[in-house]
Amino acid sequence: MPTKKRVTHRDVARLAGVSTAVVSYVINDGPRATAAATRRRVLEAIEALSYHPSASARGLRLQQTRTIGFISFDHYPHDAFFAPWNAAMLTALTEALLREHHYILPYPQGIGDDLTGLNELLRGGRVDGVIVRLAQEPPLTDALLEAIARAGVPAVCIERAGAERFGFSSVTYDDEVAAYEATMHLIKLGHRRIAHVQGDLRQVAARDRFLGYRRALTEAGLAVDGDLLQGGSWLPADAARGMRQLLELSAPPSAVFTASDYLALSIVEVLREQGRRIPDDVAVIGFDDVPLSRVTVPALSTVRIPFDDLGLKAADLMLRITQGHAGEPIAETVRLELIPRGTT
Amino acid sequence: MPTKKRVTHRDVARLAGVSTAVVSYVINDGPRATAAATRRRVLEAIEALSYHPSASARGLRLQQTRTIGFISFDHYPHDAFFAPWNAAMLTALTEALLREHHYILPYPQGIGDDLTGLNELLRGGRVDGVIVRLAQEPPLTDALLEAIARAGVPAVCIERAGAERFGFSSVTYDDEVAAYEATMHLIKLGHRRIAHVQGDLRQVAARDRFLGYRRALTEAGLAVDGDLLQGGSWLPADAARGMRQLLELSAPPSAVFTASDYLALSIVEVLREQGRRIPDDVAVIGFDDVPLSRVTVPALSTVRIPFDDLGLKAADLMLRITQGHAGEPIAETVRLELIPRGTT
DNA sequence: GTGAAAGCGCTAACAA
DNA sequence: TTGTTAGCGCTTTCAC
Repeated sequence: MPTKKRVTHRDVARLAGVSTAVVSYVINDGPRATAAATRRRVLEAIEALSYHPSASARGLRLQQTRTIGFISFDHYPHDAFFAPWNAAMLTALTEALLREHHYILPYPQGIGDDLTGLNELLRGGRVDGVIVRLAQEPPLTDALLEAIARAGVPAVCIERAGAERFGFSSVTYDDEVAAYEATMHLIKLGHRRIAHVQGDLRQVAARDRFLGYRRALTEAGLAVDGDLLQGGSWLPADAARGMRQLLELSAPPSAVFTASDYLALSIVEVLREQGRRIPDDVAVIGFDDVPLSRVTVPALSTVRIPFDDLGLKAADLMLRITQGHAGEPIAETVRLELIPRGTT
Repeated sequence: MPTKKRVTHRDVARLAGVSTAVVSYVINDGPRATAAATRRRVLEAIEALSYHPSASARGLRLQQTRTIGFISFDHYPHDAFFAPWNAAMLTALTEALLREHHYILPYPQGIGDDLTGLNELLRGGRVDGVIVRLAQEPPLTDALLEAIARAGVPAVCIERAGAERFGFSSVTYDDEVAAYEATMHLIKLGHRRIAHVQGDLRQVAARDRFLGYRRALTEAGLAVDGDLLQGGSWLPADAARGMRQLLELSAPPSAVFTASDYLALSIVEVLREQGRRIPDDVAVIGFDDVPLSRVTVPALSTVRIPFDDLGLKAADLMLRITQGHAGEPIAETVRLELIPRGTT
């Protein structure tokens, strides 16, 4: 509720001595041309009154708001802002969208949460589209994507597919391949007993990272030893517990591939605590490349997920939609890169 | 650009056999009463059509959007989402606002950045108010607050004051007192040579934390030794360098009070590297209580800033304004609490 | 207790 | 090249 009276295009028109239509033509550079002199007068009037068009009025007229929702759909809704991946995506998204005069509206939505709030957002015409970070795959994502599709709101999915069924574009990456490469890297370094500390297996990321690990071992002719499998949650404490168990094995691993950096970092902590040298006694590779991993000593070897790039690409896809150059849905992919640092 | 045709109150009215006015009365529970039977019919029609009122149309009519801007005004705009304090505030704000069916629109604005984008946001009627995290005090905040005030947009400032001049409410805390108490705590533990590793002195937080430190020493009759002052930036690497210098002193400190947790954590790293025992050889106290500080080993003693509380209180103040129970601007304060953990 | 209609600020089709 | 005006979907005053 601004205290001052709003400046409208009528005020501008009056001051510039033109009709309101011309004000619109000048502001939007069309759809009709205006004489240079008129144009200048209007611009001056706009400047003098510091006029800015009303987003609501425009939204009502054009049926678009230049606002994009960001839905972080995860088992861990508290991470919506805290997790570095969400922060990185929000940073990249916000910048890319702002450059095109679009705004971002974050909406945390936990997996399993009630969808009424989301429906209000989607059907209230508040957003021109939504960018959804999917931590999961179908069927857990079905209700969400269905709600979006039924509301007729365009969406771009990040991380997981599950977009095709609804005709949404997506930006994804391949966990399995990256996990395979990371494990292969350890094998090439000569490791034969390689443990894997898993993430929350409810999430496809955790499962795929395990599958990549397993495929690498199998291809290298190494046995997939159940004793070398630990974890099963994203909680560092669980990983630490798992690592302690691994160290008590009669034949402990010489390397550990983990499903996330935070798990890896807690494992490094355990190793240090127990006086093992890294990477001489035990090598460690994480997954994500969170900011912290660069600054620990030794710095963590990891698989880099380019979250900023994911955000950027998602923003581009979304802008293409809101600006009408939509075409067929596009499924983009980004490559994950192994970053060997101090722990391998 | 939703692909489906929008359902409007006309559709609802038609289906329920009433006028559009009644639909509005039912939705808004006023301003006029409706017969129970009519009301029920309308509700059923709304349900059947899954009708949701258009935010733009409402916004245009009511001149309010139920959207609140969050401006993070800092020398470090990249932190807008990454810094745990911003994440914590955004989390708390979003939850509190969503509960009242308000949305949050984050807008990163670096100190010194051009204000045109912000002006567009403020004057476009896109937000009913803004919540501003001020990392600084006047005169650096003047241009920003002035722009907000001139746009006639209500604001609530978090962390720093500088709000009074413009009639804004604020939620702040006292760095100086907290720093005083933290330093006093070290003194009471028997420390006599207490170093201070400073933050970026362009920011009032860094300066106040230093002042509190100094006051404690002075009151305890201890000299404020220039040799024991290090740092001057928020970069952990600078703190590490400072700590190494402190350790080379002929009479090194037995305790260090730092201006932030990240600085403290890097100092802990240096101490560990050099084989000093914590807290026996050197005690460390940080400031902020970032999530990481709870999980390191040993856990960091620190001053807790209740960012979630700051966010919550700011949201409440803002809602009071948008809902019309404004009254005089309110200057709330939250207490900072010393959290002794493993490093003291 | 309800209906008709004005008007919020804008864009764009229709006129000139 | 520009002016006039309908209408986007909603709330609320005026009339009944």
